[in-house]
Amino acid sequence: MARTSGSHSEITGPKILQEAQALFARHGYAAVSMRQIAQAVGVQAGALYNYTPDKQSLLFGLMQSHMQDLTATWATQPQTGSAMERLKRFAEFHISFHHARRDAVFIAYMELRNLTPENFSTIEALRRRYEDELERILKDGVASGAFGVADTKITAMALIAMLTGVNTWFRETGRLSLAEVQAIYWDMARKAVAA
Amino acid sequence: MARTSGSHSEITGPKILQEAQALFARHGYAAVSMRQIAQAVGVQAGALYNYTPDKQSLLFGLMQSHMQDLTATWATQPQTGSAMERLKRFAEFHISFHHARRDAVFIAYMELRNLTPENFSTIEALRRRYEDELERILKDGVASGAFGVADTKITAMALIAMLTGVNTWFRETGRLSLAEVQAIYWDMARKAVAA
DNA sequence: AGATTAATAGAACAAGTGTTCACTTTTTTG
DNA sequence: CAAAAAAGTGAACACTTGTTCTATTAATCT
Repeated sequence: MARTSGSHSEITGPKILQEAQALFARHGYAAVSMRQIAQAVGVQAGALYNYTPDKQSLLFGLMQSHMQDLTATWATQPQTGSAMERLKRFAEFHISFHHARRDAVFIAYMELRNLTPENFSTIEALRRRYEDELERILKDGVASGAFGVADTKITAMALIAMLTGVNTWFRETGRLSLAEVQAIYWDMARKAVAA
Repeated sequence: MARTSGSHSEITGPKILQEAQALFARHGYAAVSMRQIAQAVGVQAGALYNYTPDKQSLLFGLMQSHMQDLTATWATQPQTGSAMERLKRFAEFHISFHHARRDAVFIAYMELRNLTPENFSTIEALRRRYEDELERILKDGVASGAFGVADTKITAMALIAMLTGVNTWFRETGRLSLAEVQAIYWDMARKAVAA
């Protein structure tokens, strides 16, 4: 038997990505089998290979689209104003963007070691590009005297680690709203780079 | 054939932990087989079961001793002085302790999802205890007026994420020494909690 | 030296792995 | 309505998985 009812081609493709992302985030790439993904989609394992050449491509595809989404979406944000204003925009954007994509973020951070070397390089380059956006803001702020930062590269890494950390504990059902969390983190970030 | 030369009981035990830690950190718990660990130790897979009841216990044991090591070592540090002095001590301790145990730290953060529920609770409790140490300092600093912090719990999480992030990029062969990095991070932390 | 115990080898087990493939069914195209 | 293409099934492939077990060897104890 094959194809029990109706055409699913435009449903199955996205659903595979969606279910794979959820499963990879929850159990880890290595711990998830193609059969588990297939079952979540509602299909047999062999059918997955109509949409992906192999398991590795599934992981890489998810990570690549996430990172591209990140840099592309940041690029749509206004890049005007003082360094202080731009830093505030970056901090708030980073928190809300990452909050809205918990699974993808988790995978992008945890599964780097499961990428082949070439795939790893590609993802790393995208990540670097995003970090450079923040460093650019810090450099401008140092030049204008708005920020007092000893090392812009390291400060960028520190701020990103701090902001990304929100994902590890924030829950929408908790005592604080995301807007409140954004305000608290912006306050810390602003003070940390103060002149 | 068995036991090709000499007695190894007091060598094999620790070596299993050491090799398992290195392999788990590099490839992830799920991606490492008992045979790989055995090979790294120089023994057959069956021999591992003289030292651990199963693979899960191996992971849990590593994570538990790391977390206990963390809280116990922090407890040996002087807890005297102002909140500002204690925060400085915490920041520097956190960076150097975590730097010296990269593999264990990596595992403790990445492999939580591979723990059984009971094991997860145990590790979480240890982690909470350590976070509470930092929050205690922040609370004292707020009470004395030394710190201006909106939410001590969240600030503790933010600082820990920032400090732990050093492990993701710092290399001893890089352009900065660990002491320089500690100074930069302390400067950011100090300013972030400033009144 | 002989007996006991600790440590290990090596084979075996059933279950699960990613991937391929011949075949069937549905949808789309001409 | 027939022919081609797309989508999916289900079995099969060769390996690997964690774990157990028996047999064997080395170290320790009496």
